[in-house]
Amino acid sequence: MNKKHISEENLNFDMSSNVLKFLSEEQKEYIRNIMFSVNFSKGEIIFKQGTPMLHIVFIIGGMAKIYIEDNNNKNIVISLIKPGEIIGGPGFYTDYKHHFSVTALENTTACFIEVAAFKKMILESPEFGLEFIRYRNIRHINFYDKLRVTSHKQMNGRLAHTLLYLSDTVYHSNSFKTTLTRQDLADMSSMTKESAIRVLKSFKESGIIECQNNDFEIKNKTALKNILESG
Amino acid sequence: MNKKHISEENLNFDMSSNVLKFLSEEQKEYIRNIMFSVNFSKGEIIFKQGTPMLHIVFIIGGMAKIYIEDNNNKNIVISLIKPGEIIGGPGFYTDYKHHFSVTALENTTACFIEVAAFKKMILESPEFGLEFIRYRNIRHINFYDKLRVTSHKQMNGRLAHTLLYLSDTVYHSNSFKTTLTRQDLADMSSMTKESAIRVLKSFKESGIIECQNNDFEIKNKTALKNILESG
DNA sequence: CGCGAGCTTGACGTTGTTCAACTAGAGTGG
DNA sequence: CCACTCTAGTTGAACAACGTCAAGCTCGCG
Repeated sequence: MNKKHISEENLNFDMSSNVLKFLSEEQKEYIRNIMFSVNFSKGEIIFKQGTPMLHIVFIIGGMAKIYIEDNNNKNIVISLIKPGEIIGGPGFYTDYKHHFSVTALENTTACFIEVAAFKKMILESPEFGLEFIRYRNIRHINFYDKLRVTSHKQMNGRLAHTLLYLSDTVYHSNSFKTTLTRQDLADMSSMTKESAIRVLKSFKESGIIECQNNDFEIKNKTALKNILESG
Repeated sequence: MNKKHISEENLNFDMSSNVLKFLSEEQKEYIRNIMFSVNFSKGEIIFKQGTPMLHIVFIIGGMAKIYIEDNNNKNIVISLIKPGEIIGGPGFYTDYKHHFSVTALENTTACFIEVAAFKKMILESPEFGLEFIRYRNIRHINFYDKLRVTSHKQMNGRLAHTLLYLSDTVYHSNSFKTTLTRQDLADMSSMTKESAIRVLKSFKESGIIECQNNDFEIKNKTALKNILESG
């Protein structure tokens, strides 16, 4: 993990793609001066559930998974984070703890902004506060969707949900190569690795998807959406 | 449903028990003038998932359930709301829609504040914005807990979670009388009504709880917590 | 060549839902 | 005062969904 300050180009890119874009020029300059970046290798933990939340983090390269760790080794993958996206968990201005862990899925560069600076921005600029509320609320809405799927859909529907999320939200393509393991797919769908494999196989056999190893192709998205709705 | 303005005593009571207490005196006065209250009978819907979110609501009397409605008649009860508590859903400053429904569990009085007024308060006072962020984040943290329980615990653990929530957070007592039906308890625990009944029976038979009709008594809270943790 | 991590498959047992029947109590109307 | 009905609660049996366990596989890497 090597720590460094950010080149200005990178920073401008980042600030235009998340909630930071609502800062004034002066504020951006301030943030620019105090933030720092760290490179993580694939598999490294960016931060760990239960530890103090000292920074708001955002990713400027690579990809990471956000997941809740359960007592008995069962994880729930909540979402994947791509370049430009910010991670400001619900610990902000509450207990200042991380309520989930974040791990790099490939080599990933993360930027760190102290929470105190973030709070300062909100106090200086209530418009920014509103935008941050919007960001938090969108996360919350996504979460409602996840709860609905995990409590009332069965395995086919849950895995369909995961595949559609990967295709529509993460990779923006019907065919994609991923670094996610079968265990990760299972953790995204609230089932065991073995079950995920079996459901993938049944999707393959009915011609809905193609997949070998980590290459996926969705052949029939309509069918997948039907499975999500009905099952 | 009769609509009326709020007596000042009521209002002061309310404002001291939720996020509104962080408003200035002038702001409180402003809110006092524009808010109105409505009485709901047991079973009446206060607002419905999918409809436009025009107001922030809080309860000054009675009790209500917040629940997500699923396509196929399966509901997920997220939480119960008591007097003093505010309901500002994740639709605020995003899509301005209700992402859940709220129904009165007994005769209930609800106060309505226009969302525009709420937004005005945040723009006037960034400290209030921060407090609102805290309120939203606490809701979000509770939600993490719910997701963990529903995805990885089995029926005994899920119903134990519900009973502990009722005892510790809602009624603040080991014995309580509730207006919740068995179906409500099931919807809080992500299972069918029949399963909820069977689990309650098994808890009764092992002496962990007493219950007849709507009177509940938790005899062995430690056992209940162990069930939540282990299964 | 062998080792190890992730992947795959099958057999089996458990968990939880579904369906149908039955019970109890609370109105309601004759 | 007695049927009648309606709703919530309860129980049992059959069945489907899902996890567990154990074994074998594949493929990259030392």
